[in-house]
Amino acid sequence: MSVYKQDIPDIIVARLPRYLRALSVLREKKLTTNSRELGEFLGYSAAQIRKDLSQFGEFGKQGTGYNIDYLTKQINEILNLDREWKMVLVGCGNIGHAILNYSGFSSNGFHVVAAFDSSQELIGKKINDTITIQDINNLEQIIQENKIQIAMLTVPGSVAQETAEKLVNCGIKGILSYAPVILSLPTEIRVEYIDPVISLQHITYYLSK
Amino acid sequence: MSVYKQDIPDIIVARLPRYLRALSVLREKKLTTNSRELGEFLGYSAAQIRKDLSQFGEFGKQGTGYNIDYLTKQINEILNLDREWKMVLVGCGNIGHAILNYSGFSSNGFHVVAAFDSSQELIGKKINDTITIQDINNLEQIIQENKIQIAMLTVPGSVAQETAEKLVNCGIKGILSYAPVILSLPTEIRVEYIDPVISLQHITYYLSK
DNA sequence: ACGTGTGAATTTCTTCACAGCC
DNA sequence: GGCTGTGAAGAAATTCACACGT
Repeated sequence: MSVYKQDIPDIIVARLPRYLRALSVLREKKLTTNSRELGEFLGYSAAQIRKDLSQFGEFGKQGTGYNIDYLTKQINEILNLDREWKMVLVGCGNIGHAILNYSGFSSNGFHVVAAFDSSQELIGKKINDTITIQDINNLEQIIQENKIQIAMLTVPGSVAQETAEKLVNCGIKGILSYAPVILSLPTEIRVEYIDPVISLQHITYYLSK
Repeated sequence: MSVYKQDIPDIIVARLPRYLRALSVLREKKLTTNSRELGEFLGYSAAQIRKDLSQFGEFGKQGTGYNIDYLTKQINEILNLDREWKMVLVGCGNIGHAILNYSGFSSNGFHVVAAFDSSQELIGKKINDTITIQDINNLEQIIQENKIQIAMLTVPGSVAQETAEKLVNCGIKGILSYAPVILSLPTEIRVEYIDPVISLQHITYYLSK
């Protein structure tokens, strides 16, 4: 029962990383879980957990549930997390700096191998003893030498679109953008946005004025 | 045709902040737009834009489309953005610091009025000339004096749950959490998560190994 | 002629409920 | 008895298509 990527709705794919988060917490206390427990943990129904997972294979055992290590391994494979991913970071202002100092990426297999900026004041600056900010003109060389597919975009909104286009021209396939701008790129490029203002504006709808 | 909050699906509410982003860009070049143009900009269908907006009122004119300023004002009111919002920030490590130095919140009407940490080394430190990191024990007093409803949670995952509970006990109604942890809180508390690892894991599904 | 607002049709997503296996 | 995987049912979201106002 082989499965093509196009077959699986994105809404299901989007839940898989959350399953991983839940599984890693549950693993601290036990070896096995089930759809009811996972669902309670995440706020989904047990049926939905089972339906989602059944899109990719049969990972559970009747009467027993799911072996946590086994299920984790399977989801990791589905999400292509059974390898390390190299990334570049473009834009070394406040947010860029914070990301370069953040350890949560590398512990999950994501490594920032180079950082870029266009400002002469920043170029050459060493961050965290490991990364030196480079001129943005070196982008293409670094991306292609390291066969990098993912970029984190932390430039100001005013230059986000043009920078994103440059990244795509250099061969980048996926972008995690922190810029408060909707990027217009070829559909085969995968873009995810992190925009705290949008999250806050979503929250305020439910608050009392 | 009055509308109760419960009536509107969250998936529609979640799109409204994006409409605002698009409108602010379009406003730079024109006074009027329509559902087709807005939809192209955001990657939604024209019909969806019209259906979404019709949930809240009749904001357009047949034959003309939408006046951008008027529509912006209406959506701002719907999302309770026609006022300033005060927030507290809890956890002054890397991410907390970056947020305190970031200006994108206040230009959208969100103001961090106090920052907290539990570490004696950070308490008393002044950030950005305006905010002094306070002891987390002052949380309740500050929140209640300023009638604050929103908190940004930037503590390590290991203490996120207990810190969130403390915030709720102090009267916080909405939390924007940067901690890589699923919070378990009363359903009336509105929580949004920013978790870049989850975003990256979503991206890698679509990349070639 | 243009473009909204909206019932109706369609598609997608979620839940139900149960046969089958541990 | 417990719990999965899954067709079928049900609910929700999206798109269609058009009457109607400008």
